[in-house]
Amino acid sequence: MRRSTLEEVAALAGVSKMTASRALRGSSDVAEETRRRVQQAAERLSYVGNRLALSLSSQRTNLVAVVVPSMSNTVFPEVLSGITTGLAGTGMQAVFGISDYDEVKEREIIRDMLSWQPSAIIVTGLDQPHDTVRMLKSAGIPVIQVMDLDGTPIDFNVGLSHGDAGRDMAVALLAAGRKKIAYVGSALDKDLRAGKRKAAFQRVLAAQSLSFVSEQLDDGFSSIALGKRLTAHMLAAKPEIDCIYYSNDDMAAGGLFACMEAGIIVPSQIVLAGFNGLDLTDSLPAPIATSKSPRRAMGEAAARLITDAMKDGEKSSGEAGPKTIVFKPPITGLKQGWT
Amino acid sequence: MRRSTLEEVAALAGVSKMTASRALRGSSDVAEETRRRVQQAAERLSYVGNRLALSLSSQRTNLVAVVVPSMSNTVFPEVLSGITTGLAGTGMQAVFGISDYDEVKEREIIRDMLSWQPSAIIVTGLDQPHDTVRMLKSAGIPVIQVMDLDGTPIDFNVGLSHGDAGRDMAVALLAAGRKKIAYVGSALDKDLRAGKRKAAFQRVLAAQSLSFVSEQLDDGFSSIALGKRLTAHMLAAKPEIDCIYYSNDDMAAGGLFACMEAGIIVPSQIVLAGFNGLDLTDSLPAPIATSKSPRRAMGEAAARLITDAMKDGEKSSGEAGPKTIVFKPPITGLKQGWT
DNA sequence: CGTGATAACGGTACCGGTATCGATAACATG
DNA sequence: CATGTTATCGATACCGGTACCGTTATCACG
Repeated sequence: MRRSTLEEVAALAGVSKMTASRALRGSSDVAEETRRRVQQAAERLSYVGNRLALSLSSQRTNLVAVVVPSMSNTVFPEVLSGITTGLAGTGMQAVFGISDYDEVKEREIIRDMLSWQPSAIIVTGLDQPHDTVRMLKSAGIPVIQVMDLDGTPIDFNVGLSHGDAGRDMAVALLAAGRKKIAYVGSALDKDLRAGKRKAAFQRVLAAQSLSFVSEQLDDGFSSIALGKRLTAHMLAAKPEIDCIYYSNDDMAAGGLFACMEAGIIVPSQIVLAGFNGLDLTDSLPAPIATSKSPRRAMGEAAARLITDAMKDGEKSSGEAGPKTIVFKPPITGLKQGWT
Repeated sequence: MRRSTLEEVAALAGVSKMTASRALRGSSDVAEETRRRVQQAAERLSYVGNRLALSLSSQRTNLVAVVVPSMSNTVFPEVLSGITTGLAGTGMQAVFGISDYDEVKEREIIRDMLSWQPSAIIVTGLDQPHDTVRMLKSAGIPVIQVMDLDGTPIDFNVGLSHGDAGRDMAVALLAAGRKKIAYVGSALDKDLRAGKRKAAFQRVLAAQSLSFVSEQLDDGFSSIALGKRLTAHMLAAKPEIDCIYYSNDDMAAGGLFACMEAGIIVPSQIVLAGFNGLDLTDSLPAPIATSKSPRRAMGEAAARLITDAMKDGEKSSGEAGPKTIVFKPPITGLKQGWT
């Protein structure tokens, strides 16, 4: 059973291909009676339309390519969700690709995405290698880099400063009176943004002549289970620790569960801090500090940037809205006054 | 800066369009020297290739359309992740669409997906309305329905029986000596699979002349926060409950946190049971029972089904592998011998 | 009644690739 | 030297739509 074409619909309706095309797209110059016949023919053949042909012919796909590093962590799906809702009703459609935190794979995925001639492309972070950047630039479409601000954007940029986030958390934890601070993280070679948070955090410590009293690192991807395991290990070795900074909330939540099983009271004995502000963090039986990154909002902002850019492109007036949208993640779960 | 075309690459290399095409695709009958010249030309123009034209011309897109109801819950991203890894290296590419648990929106998304002429399509569940089914059938491509088995598949089917899962959990909880069982759920009108689990669970209870001693339902989507809130409410009203079945693990985890804050010991005083087997459930400070659904494996199985179907399609031999792949989720977090 | 405007529709040329068949040249072979 | 073979490349016809311009018929109007 082959898919039926516009030609077949037209034949069944007794009109030309061109008239059928106009009728189905709701053009004004086609008789009402003819339009009905064409629509019925399309219905009877359950005609679907070929967007390959449409896009090739009309020279616009209305596709937005999106490349994220992972789908396992909840944070990227949430950004994607924000993008799709932001794009809803605009006639644009998002297509997703996963790079697995791999630069080479990312370049191939981007090349693949670009071959579909998208109207815009959204990529994660600002740390693409040179050839990837070159490819993105020569695509001749709006490029939006999301999630991160620390670096030089190609075109548009939506996100937050992970350096600032790490710095602010360090300042807040020191202000809360914590001195023996440890670090637990994973896959820092892959997750560059977590690395930026950690580095900025350490700079604050160094300014106070402090440093992490202990570090637990792991190659595996972050997870609650991993955070729990590493934390249990660390606490057994260094019980004097009064605060742990994690690479993200998954790890921190695992850390909390490790503390609960070890009978350590959070946050009075030990303060745990992560990053992301997952929904989870609002419901945990003990508070963990976190920087609430507005993931869905960032996705929507990227989407709006694109729809705006398309509108400006039509008018070809140039000089559109801002090229950079900055989000500032508030810190939650940290009450002043702890000792 | 317009995207460069194959024609331009060919001109720069001093050959015809056809030869350039062959050179870039690694055809055997093109001189080594010519191939080099073409590749350099492509490199210099950072030529990307137009898959719209390619697919239109060659009549195959190697695209796999995937429609899931949501991206907020972790379970669907995990399935998607399984699909992409299962498709990796096969030359196929997955495209995702989100239906927001809405039948009308789902139909539009599917129509949209089909207009891209995918080589196969994966949809969630077996409960599509008639016109959607008709559209899927007349697409003339393999249709894979995933996640659920309870119903009549269109073509291929990968998943687990949610009826069985609900039944098995009920049996297991009764075997563990629980009698005063309550239910906490959300969005059952949208999440049909959760509804199937609940119905089957209730049938087991009814067979023992039992029924839920209390029910807390909510229209909102499932979340840890919602599970916590509903559970706290329920426990305050009916402290005699000794077991709660949840619509899924998110809700159950929230329930656990509510119990911990209320000073109720899990699982000795009250047993909590969910569904999905999220990674989270392995690390919680107290065990919750759950049915471990192999989400990533289901995605990979669906992908393999497709790649197999494509191979058979080439040979046109017909009568390929199985049309249905059944998964049986094991129950974890429930130790025999509790009283 | 000739003219022009308008409504409704068709014809043709693309869009950027690939399939298919042919053409050409170089070379080996009897 | 005529012929066949092989390697390499080009010309042409699509794929299924849309853009653009042209055509035809009808009707109002001076």
